[in-house]
Amino acid sequence: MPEGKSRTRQALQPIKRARGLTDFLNELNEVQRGAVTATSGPVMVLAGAGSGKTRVITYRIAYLIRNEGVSPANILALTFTNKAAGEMRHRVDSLLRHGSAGGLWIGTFHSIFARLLRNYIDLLGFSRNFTIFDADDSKSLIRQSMTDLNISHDSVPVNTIQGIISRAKNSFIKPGEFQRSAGDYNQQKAAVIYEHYDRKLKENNALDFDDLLIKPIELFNQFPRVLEELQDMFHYILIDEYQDTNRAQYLAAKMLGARRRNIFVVGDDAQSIYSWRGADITNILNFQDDYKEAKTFKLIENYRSTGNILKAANSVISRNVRQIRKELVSHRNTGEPLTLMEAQDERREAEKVGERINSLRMKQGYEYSAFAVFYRTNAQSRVIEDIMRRLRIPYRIFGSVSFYKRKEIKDAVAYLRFILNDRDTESLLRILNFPPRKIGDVSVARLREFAEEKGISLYEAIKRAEEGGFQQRLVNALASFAGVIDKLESMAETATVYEVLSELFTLTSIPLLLQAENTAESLARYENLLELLSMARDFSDHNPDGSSLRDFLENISLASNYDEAQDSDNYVSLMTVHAAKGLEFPVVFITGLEEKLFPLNAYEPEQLEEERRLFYVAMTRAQEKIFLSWAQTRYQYGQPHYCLKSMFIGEIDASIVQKESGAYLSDIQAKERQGGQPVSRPELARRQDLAAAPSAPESRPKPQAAGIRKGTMVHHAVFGSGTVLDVQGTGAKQKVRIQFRSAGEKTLMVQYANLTVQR
DNA sequence: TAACTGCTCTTTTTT
DNA sequence: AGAGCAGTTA
Repeated sequence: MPEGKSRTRQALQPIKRARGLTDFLNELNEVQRGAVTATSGPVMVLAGAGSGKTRVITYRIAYLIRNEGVSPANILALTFTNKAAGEMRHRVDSLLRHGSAGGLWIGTFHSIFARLLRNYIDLLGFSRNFTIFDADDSKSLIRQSMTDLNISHDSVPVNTIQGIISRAKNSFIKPGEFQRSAGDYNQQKAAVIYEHYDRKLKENNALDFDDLLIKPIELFNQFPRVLEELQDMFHYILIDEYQDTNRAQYLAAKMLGARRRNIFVVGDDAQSIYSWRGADITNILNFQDDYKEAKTFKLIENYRSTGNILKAANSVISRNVRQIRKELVSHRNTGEPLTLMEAQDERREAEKVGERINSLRMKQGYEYSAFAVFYRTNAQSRVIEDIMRRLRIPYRIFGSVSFYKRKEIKDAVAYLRFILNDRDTESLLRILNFPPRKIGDVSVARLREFAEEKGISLYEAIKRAEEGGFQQRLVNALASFAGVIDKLESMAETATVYEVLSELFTLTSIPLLLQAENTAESLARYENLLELLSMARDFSDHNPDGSSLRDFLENISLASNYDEAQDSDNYVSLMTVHAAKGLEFPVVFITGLEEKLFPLNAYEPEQLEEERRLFYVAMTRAQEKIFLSWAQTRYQYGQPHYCLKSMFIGEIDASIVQKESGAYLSDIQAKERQGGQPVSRPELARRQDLAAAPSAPESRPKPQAAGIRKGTMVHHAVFGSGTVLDVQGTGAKQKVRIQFRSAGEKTLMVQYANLTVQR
């Protein structure tokens, strides 16, 4: 690229620069540097966990701007989270002189595409003030559609329908087409609902999350001029977490980059954990087929974790068939072995985690913030939370209910949305009788009929309620509501978001009502509204211009609960493994390592591979220590369940896993192989470890019949002690009939019962 | 209109 | 066990 231009640029740089040109590249290893400087043509970077992925993207952007003289406005960088986008922008900014990154297009797929759509969406028959429906909004519209169509909510679950519609949208199947191809009952129902739902969206002048991704493609197909315009704008496209792109994201990026083919993707197939949301791992696996001339860089130097942690992670992930082979290499010392903790139930498991946290703090001086506790499902957090509280360990749960999903916030936001887009019936229905104005369901239904008859919008019908011959009391209530809205609408044209929101609170008295209720809960809600108000003030201070309400709302719609900046407080982090992606902690606890929990119900080999990648993600978050834990019994859906140790434990190189006793799994295995000695109870427990620790990748944990035969005294975690009456069958299906001392006679599957032999 | 009750369902959820 | 929802009752 233009040498001269870059020289000119440099000449213009002030003499005192934070870093010189050479320093800048010297901060990278050789492969990273290659990836940063290969600026023309398609490039794929396979970035293993902790290998400096963000560094490569940000340096590349800085390099393009600083060394190749590319204008920031010609660079498009797409991420999946606001947090990643924010961090990227921040880092680019500090690599360049502050402020010179202005004009860069950095953002999530959704926010960037929303921004583009604001400019062109009228071509598709929406207006620019469209509302963005989040997953909840769209679910409620689907529910509404089902009611309209007289489809009972329990014959087909809303969640299922939402999933089917989302998948159809992301495969670019239109409602009509989908109706023709619909197979089973659910699909047929979904097809009808889909058609209705999509029409409703348009009536509401609203787009759902899927639309934000697929509408641009529709736009590009129907209006090639638009595409060309954008292709001329984005000379360089960079995509983070490429393994998580779905079909629409893949296609949109491909179209945008088609002219110049300067497409740069970074990702790690081993960390693809969102296939259930439509992410398509083949996008990254086939990048080379899509772009034959692509250069590939593999970043495998890991700066985060100890050698043992990587050894463990490598040995696990190597069992996946569908992957691009790579082994992470540690730049740290070997470190300590991993620790396997076994508990009798989930409470005890949580206690062990808590106790371990305390002892590591005392003995090794770790801060609370050094610890993270991961679990596979949110339901597991409750017990852990209880125990942390009891042990007085400060903690924070990530990914609990998002601020913006709280009822009071959604209500206030619904007003703002409606003020901006008075076709947004979803929001209207939310606020029409909130705060209570004696406008009940029956009245709403009549109003909708009235609107239908006249062929007008619901809000129009409200304003013209007098013509409908409704009760005077209702007409008055509606008029006062419309008065509030009109006032705010006209105010919104000139006033700031903050002013509009304050006025809204004054006119509707929502905060006052909550305050008056004076319960702990209502006061918390009151606080939340004040928080929203101060956010609005903050926003207004930074965006004094006219379109600020729209931008404010867009930020809210596209915000998530994982975006919250980590404050500096000292606490233990609790989160699902999914939420942990991209983070790192000195000490990591991976809990609930049991069959059917982690891996969670993996029926297909592909699903098992994804679970394994998830486990891989969990392990590679750790810098220094990993604790793996499982419980022999666990309450699930209110029922006690016997658990079997996760197969993943056995997939880790046994020579680097220690039990709490200090014994290495590999030693236990070796001793087992010699055999012969009388079996003690702890020894038997060890043998069970062995049974679940296959040496070959393909083998599954199976028969645990070791030492169990007729007459054996056994112990069961829940039923207590008993005598084996009978053993039926072999292998995975082996059952035993046991006479328990206090629990009576039971027949149990050996593989699930987790029996220990008593002497 | 709102409070109550019984029924169903339950993974993960970057936007 | 707990949430969310639909239908029922005060």
